[in-house]
Amino acid sequence: MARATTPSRSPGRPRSSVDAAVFAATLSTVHELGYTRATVDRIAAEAGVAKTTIYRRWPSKGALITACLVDAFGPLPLKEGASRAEVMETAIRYGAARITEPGIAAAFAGVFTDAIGDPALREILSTQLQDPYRLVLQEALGESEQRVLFFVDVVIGTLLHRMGMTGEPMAAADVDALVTMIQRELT
Amino acid sequence: MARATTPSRSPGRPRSSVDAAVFAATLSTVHELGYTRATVDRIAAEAGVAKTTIYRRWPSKGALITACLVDAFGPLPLKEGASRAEVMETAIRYGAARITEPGIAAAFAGVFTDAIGDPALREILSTQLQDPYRLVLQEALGESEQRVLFFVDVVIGTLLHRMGMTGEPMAAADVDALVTMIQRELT
DNA sequence: GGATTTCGCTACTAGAAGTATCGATACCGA
DNA sequence: TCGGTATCGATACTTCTAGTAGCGAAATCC
Repeated sequence: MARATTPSRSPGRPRSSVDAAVFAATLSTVHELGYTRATVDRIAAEAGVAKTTIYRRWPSKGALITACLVDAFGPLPLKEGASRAEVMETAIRYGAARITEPGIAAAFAGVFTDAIGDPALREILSTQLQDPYRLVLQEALGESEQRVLFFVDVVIGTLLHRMGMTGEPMAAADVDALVTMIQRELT
Repeated sequence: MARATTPSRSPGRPRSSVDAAVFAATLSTVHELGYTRATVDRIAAEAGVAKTTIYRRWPSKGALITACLVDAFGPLPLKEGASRAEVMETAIRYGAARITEPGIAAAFAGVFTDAIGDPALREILSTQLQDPYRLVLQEALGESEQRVLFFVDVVIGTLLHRMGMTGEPMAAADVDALVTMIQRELT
């Protein structure tokens, strides 16, 4: 039971801090080449690490991209005391801004495709990426889980569909329309 | 200039009519294995044709899947004299029903992913799959191109996002909510 | 029957995911 | 200072898949 409260570092060479470099290289490469042609070899080269190092940290290309998305999205920046309409607008514009960033939409769509045929990856995607936002929004909006999931489907689905069809982010006027449409859904 | 008006068949062995079998095999295989693992070899085997026959008709896997989607969606069944709200409801429920069919959502998401990094495929997708619906809806709804494209993004994007996240089609109650929400958008 | 085109089949190339191995390296504790 | 341990980079490898090339056989028209 000794040192049970001392979380001393495990022995051996510590991991070098290259996660950020790998994430940046991943988004950059996916942005430039698309999900399919963004090979792990190229990502590793651009990050300046060996491919084996990547596979030591993430079990598959899909898992790497998902981790990259989780890192890129981060927590929802909600203001204190905001109205429900304001919360909704902030959330939508935050999502739109993230998806506009280079590589994010392509990475998202790619993981999506892999997830449909891979329940384990779908679980990661749902748990690590969607659930944090769902929980925060249920609390901030006072809406049911079903209702919040519906909003997420509409917002993220719409933004991704536009990126997939046109290759460009949704124009500001259409994002405004999305905000208005969904705000009307608040009871 | 002779026989300029006689579109007689070109000589040589005619193509055997296996398109329907190939489309069925494609959707079945994609439904079972997902887009990535649905290889052209397997699709050809399940359709009972040689892989080379498939590549004689469609230039790439993405083009095959897109053709498959175009075939599966077909024309929008609009009633004569329907109101704009009825047209919208019909279109949404028609899209939801098609995306529910086995393999359609997985195929759609896969083509989407490939399209983001492949402008030629994106062009095929936009022209052959989206434009027919867009034109019919612009006419039937009397809305602008921008507006109709926005509706398509919302409806198809939402339905696909739900399929991707859960692996299941959207429940009837949520489809109803989608119909109501978008009908409110009609001016 | 001859010309033409598609068919199935086999073999092939190119490229990517993921694995195995090994010497070198960085940190910890004694 | 030195041994233990875990990571690093590098290389080579296996497996799988998209897509191509070339062949003889079959189907249709004239």
